[in-house]
Amino acid sequence: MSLKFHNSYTRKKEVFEPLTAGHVGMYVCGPTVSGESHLGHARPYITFDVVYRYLMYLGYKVRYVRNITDAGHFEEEGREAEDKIAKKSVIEKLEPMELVQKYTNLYHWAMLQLNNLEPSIEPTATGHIIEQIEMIKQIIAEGYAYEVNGSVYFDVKKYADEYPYGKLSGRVMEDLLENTRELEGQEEKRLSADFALWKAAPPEHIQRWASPWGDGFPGWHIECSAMATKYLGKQFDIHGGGMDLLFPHHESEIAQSTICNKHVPAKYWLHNNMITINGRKMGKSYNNQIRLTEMFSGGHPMLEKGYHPMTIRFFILQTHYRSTLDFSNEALQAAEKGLKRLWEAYEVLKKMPVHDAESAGDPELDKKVETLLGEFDEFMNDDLSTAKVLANMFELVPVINSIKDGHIQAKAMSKKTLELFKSKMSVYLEEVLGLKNEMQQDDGKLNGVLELLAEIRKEVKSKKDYATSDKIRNQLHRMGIIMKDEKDGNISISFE
RNA sequence: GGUCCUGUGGCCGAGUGGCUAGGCAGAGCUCUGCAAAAGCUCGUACAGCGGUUCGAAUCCGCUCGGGACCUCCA
Repeated sequence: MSLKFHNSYTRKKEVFEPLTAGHVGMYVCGPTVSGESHLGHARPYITFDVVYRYLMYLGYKVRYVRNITDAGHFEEEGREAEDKIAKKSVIEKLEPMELVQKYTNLYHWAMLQLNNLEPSIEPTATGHIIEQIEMIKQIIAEGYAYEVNGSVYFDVKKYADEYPYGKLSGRVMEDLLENTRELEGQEEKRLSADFALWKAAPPEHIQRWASPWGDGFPGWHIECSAMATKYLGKQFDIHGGGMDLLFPHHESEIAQSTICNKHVPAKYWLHNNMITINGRKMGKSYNNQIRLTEMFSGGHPMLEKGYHPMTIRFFILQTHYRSTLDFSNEALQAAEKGLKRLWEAYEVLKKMPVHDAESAGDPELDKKVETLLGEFDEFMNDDLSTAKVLANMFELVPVINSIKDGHIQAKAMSKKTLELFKSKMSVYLEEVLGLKNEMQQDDGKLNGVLELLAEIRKEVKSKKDYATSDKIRNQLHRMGIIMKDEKDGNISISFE
């Protein structure tokens, strides 16, 4: 049983074999910090966070590099309307690094909320201008780029004559040549398919760096090539990102790196699919994004309520990463309820005492549990089938609850299976899938008060003073605190 | 227009030719002072039409619908 990934480069499911035994280098395209992250952005970062976590679970030492794109030609989200009113003053006042800082901070905050681990290295494009210039110089020296008016373009046709340009994205060179779309700034290119390595900065452009070709800023693909090479080497294991980056971004990266490093940069190319809303991709071009801050707070007309970051994480993991995932309030609310049930069962399991029965009272149940747990690894190895792992977990939920309610004896499972059950659930839920308790931990004082209330409720209940016992429960419920009478006579407390 | 993906029960979603995915919602039952949970049982779904096969949601063809990329985009 070995780990397999669907490799976009070969369009096949392949056994994962790292270039260096025991080590994995992984590069994931990070955000452009010119605006706030939206729900769609959550998907790759959660997907590759799970890849990262799973590789570590398998014992690999992983270097995970995820960049921040803070260079290039961009303007702050929503500034356009303002610009029309006071274009000049806004441009004069806008300090690019201020904008970049603001959105980088927001992005980091969102990643933390979603419980994504920090990458090993998070390089910024502005911090690697020198490396990018060096790479461009090399491409020119090799004869695969040309300079026009202070801008440098990659010669796609020359490259395509010798290398399989378009292999990753399934593009045919002839088609690219036919698609002569009239776009601004194209006239400098020899061919419309050529892409910029360096752009000359017009006088009003604020972000600018000196280069052998004059003041300007790097092209849109070179940063990833430069930073991946610097931190992961000429060849590394995994390159990840959204499917929409397949072309032209990753195709261009391959071309640039192939010229400089004589290698296709990554062995395995992994791409997550899009999050859609009403069947349409959530993205800039459609103006249908829901920002993560809005998702969490509920502050968006499309949202019936706010959704906890863990609900969003769970929602995303319930689908295979290469399928589209359609957003809807119904789907999010279903995920919310499902996660709650799963997590409550997990809490029960954690507290379940381990007995010392070597053999199972119910061998059939024992076997069933063992099989379901064993499949976790199998499913993850099969191109990261998190949805199936979660499905198995849901099949295990009734087992846990039945033991709690006494329908099944704990000793129906052998000691060994029960221990495996506890450890596997804990490792998978918290370490591999990266889920965590939704409810905020309360300070000791509140817990003390609640325990006192529970005690009082128990007392008055035994005296059949239901008016008082119901009052306690109902009033607390209004505050979002839920008291439940358990089968064993205890009262459990949870928060909405 | 080109390239590619996709169409599963009320909703969301797994599905590797044969064996009930799972979640949410819904119905019934059990437990319970009542609640709320929880447990058990229930849906015989695979866009349509053909074909291959002993057997297809799964393979092939056509038709219809949806989408992605070709431009910044996760």
